[in-house]
Amino acid sequence: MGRSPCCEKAHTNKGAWTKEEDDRLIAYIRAHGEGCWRSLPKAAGLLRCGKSCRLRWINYLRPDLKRGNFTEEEDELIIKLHSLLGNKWSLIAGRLPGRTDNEIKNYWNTHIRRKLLNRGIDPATHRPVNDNPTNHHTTTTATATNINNHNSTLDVATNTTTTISFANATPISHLVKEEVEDDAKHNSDGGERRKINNTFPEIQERCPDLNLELRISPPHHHQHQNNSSSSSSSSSSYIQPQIQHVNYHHQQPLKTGGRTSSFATTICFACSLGIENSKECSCTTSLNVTSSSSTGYDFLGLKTGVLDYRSLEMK
DNA sequence: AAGGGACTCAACCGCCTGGCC
DNA sequence: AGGCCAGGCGGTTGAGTCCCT
Repeated sequence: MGRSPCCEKAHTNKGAWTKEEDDRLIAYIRAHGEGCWRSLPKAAGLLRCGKSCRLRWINYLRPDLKRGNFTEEEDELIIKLHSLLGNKWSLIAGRLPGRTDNEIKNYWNTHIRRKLLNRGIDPATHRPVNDNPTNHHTTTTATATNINNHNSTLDVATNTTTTISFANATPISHLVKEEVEDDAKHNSDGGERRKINNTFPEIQERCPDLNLELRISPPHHHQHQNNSSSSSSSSSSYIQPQIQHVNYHHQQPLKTGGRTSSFATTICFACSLGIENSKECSCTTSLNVTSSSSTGYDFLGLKTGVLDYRSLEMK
């Protein structure tokens, strides 16, 4: 049956945009706002496809775009997010204010891929390029004493910290398949934390300057927050110094599966990492209690009932 | 100076998703 | 329930630029 074309291709310009076209597009969007891209070209007097207008606006003309080179902090954040989310460029872009998915995608393909390869890490899997699963298993068992630096901890329901070790670079989907050890065996704090044995210390030896750990915690409430500074079990004291060097202060809409979520638009990046009410938080409205604390929370924009790592499986 | 390979990044393409009717 | 549509996404392309020989 076929889909109707998004525009009349015979009468549209293609290729690089001219200054005049840019000006027309900017003027139109300033006057009428974004939206209805299909009809925008005609209304704005542009011989362009609506998609092309949208792309030009989003990737180049938008006034809030950050120009210039990526910082080292942005590099590392992209690497971390990519190892979590895979090629979900729009989700990654949602965490980098002023950067577009296209820009990040290009930057990944041209810079970061090479950077990771130079570090001996496969950019697709975030594993060492000469990764050998059997070696991992052996090493893991043999170096259990160092486990706290590398393992992953999960417990959404009890509001504790989730640590995903990117140095280990085991795909998240694999983590859930790992055997979860008995709470009591590994915790002195009442068995609130579960640990997954997933340690590959040799990676750190090879890249001693590389710390790819990202810790994620469920939303904290004020009370909890206040106690966090003295509690080593809380994620807040750990995560805040890590993210302070990146400017997350302006509110960034979270997106889910290609659509801006009406739920998520009220949540800033800090909240998406579970540290709402921290000084990083820029939310103007409070979190939906049901969504955030009762049935789960929007982890990095991936709204889940629980922290379902299977939904984060890489391509 | 010129040729050509490597690199960058804006733009395009096809497909997917969710809303609407 | 199913089809259509608009918006959005990730992959790919290709023109322009840079760099090396």
